[in-house]
Amino acid sequence: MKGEKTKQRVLEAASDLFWSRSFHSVSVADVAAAASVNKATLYQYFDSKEALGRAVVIDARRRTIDFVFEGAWAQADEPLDRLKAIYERVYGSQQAAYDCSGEARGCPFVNIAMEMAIENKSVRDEVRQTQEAFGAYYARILRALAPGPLPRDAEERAVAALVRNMNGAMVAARIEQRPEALLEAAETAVFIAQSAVASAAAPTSPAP
Amino acid sequence: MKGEKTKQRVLEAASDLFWSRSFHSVSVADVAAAASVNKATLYQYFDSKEALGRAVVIDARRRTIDFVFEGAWAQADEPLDRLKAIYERVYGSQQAAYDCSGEARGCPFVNIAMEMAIENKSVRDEVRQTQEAFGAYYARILRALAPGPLPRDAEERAVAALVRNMNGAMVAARIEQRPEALLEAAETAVFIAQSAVASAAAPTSPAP
Amino acid sequence: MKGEKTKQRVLEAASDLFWSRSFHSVSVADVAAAASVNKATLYQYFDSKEALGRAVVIDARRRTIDFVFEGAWAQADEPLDRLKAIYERVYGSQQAAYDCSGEARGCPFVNIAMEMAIENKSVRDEVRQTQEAFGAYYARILRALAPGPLPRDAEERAVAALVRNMNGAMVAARIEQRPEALLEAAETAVFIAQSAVASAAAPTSPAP
Amino acid sequence: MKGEKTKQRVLEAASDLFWSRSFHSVSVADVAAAASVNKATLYQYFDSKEALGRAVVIDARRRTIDFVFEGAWAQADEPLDRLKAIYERVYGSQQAAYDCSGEARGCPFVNIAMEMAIENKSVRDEVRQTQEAFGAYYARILRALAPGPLPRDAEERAVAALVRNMNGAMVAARIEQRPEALLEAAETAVFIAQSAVASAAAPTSPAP
DNA sequence: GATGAATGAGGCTTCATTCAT
DNA sequence: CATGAATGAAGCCTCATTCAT
Repeated sequence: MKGEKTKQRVLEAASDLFWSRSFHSVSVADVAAAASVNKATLYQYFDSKEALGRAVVIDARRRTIDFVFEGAWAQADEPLDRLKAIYERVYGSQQAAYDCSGEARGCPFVNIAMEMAIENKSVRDEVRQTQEAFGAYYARILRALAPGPLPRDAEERAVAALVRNMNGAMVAARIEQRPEALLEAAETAVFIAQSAVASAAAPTSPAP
Repeated sequence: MKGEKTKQRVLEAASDLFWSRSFHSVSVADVAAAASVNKATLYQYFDSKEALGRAVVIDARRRTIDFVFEGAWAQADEPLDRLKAIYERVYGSQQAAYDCSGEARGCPFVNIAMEMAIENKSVRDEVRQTQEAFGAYYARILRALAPGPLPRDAEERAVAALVRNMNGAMVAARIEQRPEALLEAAETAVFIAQSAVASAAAPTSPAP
Repeated sequence: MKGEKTKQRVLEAASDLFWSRSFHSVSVADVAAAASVNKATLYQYFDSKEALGRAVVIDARRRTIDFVFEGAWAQADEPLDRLKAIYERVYGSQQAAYDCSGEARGCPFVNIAMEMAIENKSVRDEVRQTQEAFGAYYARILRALAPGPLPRDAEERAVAALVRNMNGAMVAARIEQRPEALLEAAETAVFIAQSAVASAAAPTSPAP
Repeated sequence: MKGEKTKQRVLEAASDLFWSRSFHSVSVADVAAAASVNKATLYQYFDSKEALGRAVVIDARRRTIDFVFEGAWAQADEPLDRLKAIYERVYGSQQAAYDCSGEARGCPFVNIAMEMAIENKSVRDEVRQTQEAFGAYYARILRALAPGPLPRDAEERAVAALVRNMNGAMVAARIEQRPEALLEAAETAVFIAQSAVASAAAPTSPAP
C-alpha cells in the first residue's frame, strides 16, 4: 500500500524529467532526488533505468488516453468537435507546462522514441503501440464522420495522416517553443479528416 | 589541409552516429573510434561534444539543402512535382540507411532537437533555423502554385503545415521503422499545398 | 556512522598526499587509492577536488591548533616557554615525517596556499583564516610577556612578524629538507617577541 | 639569433605564468599561447616541462640578483640601507604585479619550491642554490655592519634568519595579497641584522 | 519498505609530448 | 626555424547498479 505510493512518486518524477529533458540526460540519481526517494528504493520498484523508461511510457499512455482522448469524448459529441477537443487538450497541457516551467515540451512519446528508437526496441514498440491506441480514436472519429463505411485502406491512410499530423505539431511545439503550434495543427487535422471522408464518398479525388 | 580532412571524417562519423542512435547515447570515444581518430585530435577540431553536435546540425543542413531541396529543384520544374521530389529524395535516404544498416532513422534535425531542445538552446536554435530554411523552399512552391499572390499569413500557415507534415512523417519513419511513411506523407503534403492555394483563391473556406 | 569513518580516511589520505607533494600533482585517483576507497565513494563525501582541498585545510587547522598550540599551552606556563614549545612541536612533526618518509614537508598551509593563492580564492582565504587563528595564540604570548598593555599596532606588527617567522622557517625546512630550521627559527621567534615587548616598554626604539 | 629571441619569449611567458599561478596549473599549451609560439617550437628549446621549470628558476635568479641585489648595492652604500633597499625593490615588483594584474604573487622561488620540493629534486636544488646566492649578499651586509669579524656560525645563523625573513614576507604577501608585507618585514630584517652584529660584539647574549 | 554506503565502468576533457613537413 | 597535426595517458567527475542493514 505504502509502496504503491512511493512507486507512483518515482513514476511521476521520471515522467516529468524524461519529458522535459530526455532519457539519457536524466540520471537515476536525478529521478530519485526529484521523487525524494533513495536510489536503492527506486530499484526495488524498477529493475533498471530502461524498465523505468518503459514504465513511464506505459503510464503516460494511460494518462494521455484518459485525459486527452476520453476527455475529448466526454467533452464533445460531434466527431470534428472531438478532434478539435483532442488538440485543445494537448495544447492545454503544453501551455500548462510552459506556464509552469517555461518549457514547451512536446510529446513524451515522440521525444523518448526519437531518442531510443534504434538502441531500445522495447521502448520503441511501447511507443508504437501507444500511437496505435491513439489511432483507434482517430478511426472512430473518421467513421462517425463518414456517411457510409470507409474503405479499409482509406481509413488506415487517414488515421496515419492524423497521427503524423499530431506528431508533427508536437515536434513544432518543442522546437519552436510554441504551444500554439497545436492549435494551428488542429485546423490541418480537421481538414485531413474532412477530406478523407469526402474523397471516400467521391473516390475520384485523391485522399490526403 | 590534412586537418580539414580529419575534421570532415569526424563530422561524418558524428553525423552518422548521432543520427542513428542519439546525441547522448553516443560517446566522444564512439565518434573518435568511428572516425579512426584519437579523442584528443577530435578536440582539436571541436571545442566540446556540444560544439560537435552543433557542427553536425549545420553540416547536415547544408547537405540536406543541397541534396533534397536543390536536388528537387533541379529534378523537376512543376511546383507539385518538386514537392513530391522532396519527399521522394528524403524517402530515398531513409531507404538507403535502412538497406545499409537495417534502420529507418528519421530526421537528424528532429531527432537531436527532441533530445536537446530544453537542455541546449543553441542546438535547438540551429535546428529551428534549419526548419526555416526548409520552409523557404516550401514557400517558393506555394507561390509558384498559386495563380495570384497568397496572403502573407495564409502562406505562413501553409508553410508551417508543410514543415509539420514532413516532421510528422520523419517521426513515423523512425517509430514504425518504415521509410514508406515518407511516401504516404507526400500525398498529404500535396494535398496541403493544393488546398492552401485553393482556399486563397476562394477565401471563404479556411486554409488547413 | 560507517560513512564518517570513510570520510575521515579520505581526509587523512588527502592531507598526507597534498602536504607531501602538492595539490595539483596528486590526483583524485591517488587519494582514493591511498584511502582504499573507490573514486566514486570519495565524491560522495566531497563535491570536488577543490572542496577536498578546502576540507583538508580546515581539518589540518583543527589538528594543528590542538596539537601545536593547545599542546604548547598545556605543556608550558611561561610565555616564552610556550613560544618555544610551539616551534618544538612543529619541529617534532617535521622530524616525524622526515623519519617516516624521508621528507621534510614544511607547512601544509603555506604549501597549498603558495600553489593556489591566485587560482582559488576560497582555499587562500581558508589559509588566511588559519594564520589568523595562529596569530591569536602569538598575541596571547605577547600580552603575557609584556609588563603592561601593548599598543594595538605594536602587537599587530609583532604578531605578523611571528607569523612570518614561522612561515619562513617552514619554507626553509621544505627547501633545505632540514627540520632543524624550525629549531633555529625558534630563537628568532623568541627574540622577536622579547624585542616587541621591550620596545613597547621603551617606545623610543622601533619594534621589529 | 632569431631563435634566442623566441626562447626568451617562452622563458618570459613561463616565468610570468608559473609565478602567478603555479607550475602544475599552467600547461605547456598555456605557455606556448602566451609566448605566441607553437608547442613544438617550445620543445625545440626545452626538453620537457620540467626543464622549462628549471630554466625559469635559473633565469629568474639571474634577474633577481641583477635587479634586487646588485640594484640595492648600486643604490645605497650603507649596509642597512642596502638591506632596506633589497626589501623596497622586492616590494616594488610585488606592487607592480599587483597594479598590473591585481595579484600579489609572492616569491617565484618559494612558490615553485613549495610545489615541487618533494617530487622534483632538481628544481628544489636550483631554488636552494638561489637562496644561497641571496644569502651571500646578506652575509656581505652583516660583515660590513660588524665592527670586527663575526664568528662563522653566528654569521650563518643570521644569514639563515634573513633568508627565512624574506621568505616569510613573500609568503605573507601572497597569502594576504598584500605587497606591504614586504615593507613590514624590512623592519624585522634590519632588526635581525643589528642584533646579530650586536650579540657578536657582546657574545654573552644569544643571537637571534 | 527503505536507506546509507559502496563500486566498476565509463563519461568528457586536457595533459605533455612527438613527428613530418 | 617553425608549425600543424596527431596521440597515449591521464585528468576530474558521474553513471547505473548492488548490498548489508
